[in-house]
Amino acid sequence: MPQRRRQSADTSASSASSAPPEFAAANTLHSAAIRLLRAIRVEDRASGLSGPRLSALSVIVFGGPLPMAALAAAEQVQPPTITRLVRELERDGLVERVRDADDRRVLRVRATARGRQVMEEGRRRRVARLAAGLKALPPADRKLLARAAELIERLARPEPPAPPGTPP
Amino acid sequence: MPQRRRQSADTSASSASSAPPEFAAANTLHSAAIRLLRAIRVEDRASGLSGPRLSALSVIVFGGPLPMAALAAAEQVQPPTITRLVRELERDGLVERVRDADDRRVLRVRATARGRQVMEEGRRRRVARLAAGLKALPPADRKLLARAAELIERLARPEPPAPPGTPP
DNA sequence: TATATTTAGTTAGCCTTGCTAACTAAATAT
DNA sequence: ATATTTAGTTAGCAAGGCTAACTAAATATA
Repeated sequence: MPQRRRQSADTSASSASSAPPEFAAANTLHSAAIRLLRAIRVEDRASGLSGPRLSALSVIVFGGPLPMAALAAAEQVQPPTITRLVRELERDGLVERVRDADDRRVLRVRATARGRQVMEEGRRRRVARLAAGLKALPPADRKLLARAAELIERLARPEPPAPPGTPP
Repeated sequence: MPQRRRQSADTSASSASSAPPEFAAANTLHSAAIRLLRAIRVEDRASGLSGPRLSALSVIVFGGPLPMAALAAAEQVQPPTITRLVRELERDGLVERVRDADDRRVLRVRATARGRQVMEEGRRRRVARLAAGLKALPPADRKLLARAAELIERLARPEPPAPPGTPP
């Protein structure tokens, strides 16, 4: 990890005083999401794949055949990391690389039938664990969670909320 | 990663037919949480810490002084991994290890002032990005998300939903 | 009490995952 | 026709993951 240095003053505990109203929600939502994924991540052991491989595989399965660079961007890693990751997934028969006909520099990665199967089994296990928890809730709460999930999806989907100073 | 082999039959696409009602909610919630954290993770670069270090540090900050083994369990890694991670965090002045007085085998890890500061700045950046997205929502939706977050916290908090066959 | 077992953590040594720098090859601009 | 840009790879290093084997403290047992 490159050593980037920080300097800052604010050492105070998180003051609930002057924070805008959306911060409280953001805060709770943030830690809720972390805890949620942490809790269901234990199911991933059963897939026989490491975290990075499983994550890349699911992007490939859902995202259709996509170029190496797009995969690297999605996984927030540098190209060489993806080169190797995909090589290994290919060696294991989970994905294939196909040369793009229009632009012969790009390689599109797509999942094999087996890759799709492995990934969906994994997702099924995760979701099943989560569903087990939801089953205990009253239907009203489940409904609320479902609506919230839609909102979050739409929030996180198209692009990250533009960092301050981005021209429209 | 140890190579654990899977065998399974169900190759069919996810059939929406016979799935219990909680599965739909679980499904959406699952991918929403993934997308959410993926989107705000970009802020972590600014901390100068890698993902694993930042994650361990936040468990230490929030979880108070806690034994190496507890940290390993929380991070879902093996003890040797934590030994090294903590050694490096300590070298960087972010945490300290203190020998427990009662049981002199255990080492409790706690954050230094600087560790706490680095971690909280990081969290602030993440939450700020999320809050920026929330600000665009109508207050009713924000309210709904806040309530949902509470539910999720309670769901994921105490322990993972017991795996099938666990005696009460 | 003395010995055996269990528990907490570390060390050694191996792969995997991340990076940057430097390269090849195709597409595009000059 | 040449120069630049873009997509991906290779090489080589640091960090993060593991298992196996160890030390030391606590606890159980003979």
